[in-house]
Amino acid sequence: MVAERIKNLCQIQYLNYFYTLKGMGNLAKDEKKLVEEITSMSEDFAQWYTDIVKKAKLVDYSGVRGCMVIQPYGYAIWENIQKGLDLRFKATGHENVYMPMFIPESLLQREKDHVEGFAPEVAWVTHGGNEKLAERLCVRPTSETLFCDHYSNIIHSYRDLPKLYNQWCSVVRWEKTTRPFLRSAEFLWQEGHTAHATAEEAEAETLRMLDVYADFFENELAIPVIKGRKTDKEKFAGAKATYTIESLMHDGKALQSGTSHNFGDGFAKAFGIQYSDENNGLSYVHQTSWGVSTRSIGAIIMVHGDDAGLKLPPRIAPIQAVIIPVAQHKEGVLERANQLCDQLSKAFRVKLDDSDKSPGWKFSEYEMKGVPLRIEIGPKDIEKNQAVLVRRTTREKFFVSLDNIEEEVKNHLDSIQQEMYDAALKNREEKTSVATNYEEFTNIVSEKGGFVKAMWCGELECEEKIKADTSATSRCMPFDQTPVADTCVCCGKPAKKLVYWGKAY
RNA sequence: CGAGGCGUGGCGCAGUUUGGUAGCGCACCUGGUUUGGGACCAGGGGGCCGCAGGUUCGAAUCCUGUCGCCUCGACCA
Repeated sequence: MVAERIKNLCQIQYLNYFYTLKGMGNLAKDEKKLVEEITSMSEDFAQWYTDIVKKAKLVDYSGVRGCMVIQPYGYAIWENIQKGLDLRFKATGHENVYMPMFIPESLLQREKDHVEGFAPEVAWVTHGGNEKLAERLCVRPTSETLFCDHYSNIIHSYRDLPKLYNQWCSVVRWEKTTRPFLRSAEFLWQEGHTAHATAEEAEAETLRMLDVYADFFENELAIPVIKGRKTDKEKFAGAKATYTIESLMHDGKALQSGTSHNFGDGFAKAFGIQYSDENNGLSYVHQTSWGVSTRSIGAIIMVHGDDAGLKLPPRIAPIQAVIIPVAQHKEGVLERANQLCDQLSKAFRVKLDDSDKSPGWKFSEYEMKGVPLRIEIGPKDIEKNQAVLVRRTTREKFFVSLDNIEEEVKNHLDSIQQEMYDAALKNREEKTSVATNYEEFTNIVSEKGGFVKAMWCGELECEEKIKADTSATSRCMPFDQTPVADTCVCCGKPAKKLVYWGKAY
């Protein structure tokens, strides 16, 4: 069928005397169109985000409040994120499991802080068919209670430890306001849940998984992150300590991109997860949990995107290179393009677009979809045994020989990945400030935005005052605690911690 | 969830104030001409006016509820 189509296209051949003239004459108009398609970032960041999500066909809105349809292109990104993370989980000894999506109310209420944290935003199932349930079931907002219940059944001896489980699933939280990927009523994620013999092991696991997340975000998603610990105010409901990776979006707002919690033995005591140790004594396990969600797709959009649309890091892009044949009706063009596609498909995720849209249309379309590398091939190229590579990041053109195109594509994809990370890091650094007094602090938050590094006395009152005055929150206490002053930026008392502050999604 | 704005073919909009049976541009389909940055000509198809009630002889238009989007706040991965 493909061969037949190519044959038909090749029968139609025309001479175009206005080739050059037409191309040049249309330039001004076309460039205007390019800008008009998507709302510009600087004009309206929120609208820009919505435009991209819709126009790149990542999601569609659904009939259910706060819930989104993840379309094939968006889901393909998620699948690549899953692959990258799952590989790392397996490499660190974790196994995948699946828990029920319903939690009996009595189970949810077993741990006090946990239920207080989540109860306001859970969805309840009250009926089965027409019959009212004896005990209502909540749709999981997170699965700690289910894992704990299960662990209490299967952990008896120190020989059963550690348990290193992970689950890929969706969870439901009845959020007040929702936005695709950033906050939806139902979202996809993975949640790791582990049980360990000692507090030290649990702490090591918590930090190890934070490192796994940081490595994944920086090396695969090309998003630089700040690793640190959450303040008590911001930590997970029921956790002893919450660690986080925080990233900075293009508009200067922070995004909590992944969290890793150390539960100590709090859940174990609430759920009775005990084991016999080497000395036949009875001990409680120490637990962790950690998660990354489809929110990471929102981070990719807002860290890398520009006014032309999405910009995907090569390592997770569903299409790494798109081949666009030029003058595809001409003898041999499609054959050569197909041949090139077959050749490159062995090493890369490649798409050949042989639809009858004009090349210019395709250029813009795949830029909008964030494809890192475009490969143009037309009659002139075939004559010279070359192809044109165009980088999504810079739009720079490279004429490369078809003889070593695989190597060229590989080199470009690698350097685009690096270039995107460097650009994101540069942006974050430009939007990171230091404040040593309160006036300076409030001015930076309201005018410049971004991360503000400032000292903190450790008191909840100051955290709350800062939030009330500026709407900025403590994002994390970074592992790098090099102080920037001696006194709390808010109250002036002696400082205990360096904190990254910022407005957050 | 509180305050404000918005919802009309796939997308962007006009029409709503003053009720009279829906229109424009782009997209789409067919044919032809084109093709190196969002092509052109001709013809054609497509609308429960977000959804559900109500008022009325008659509702895109007035009323009530609901769903969704945007902004600010509160809440949060």
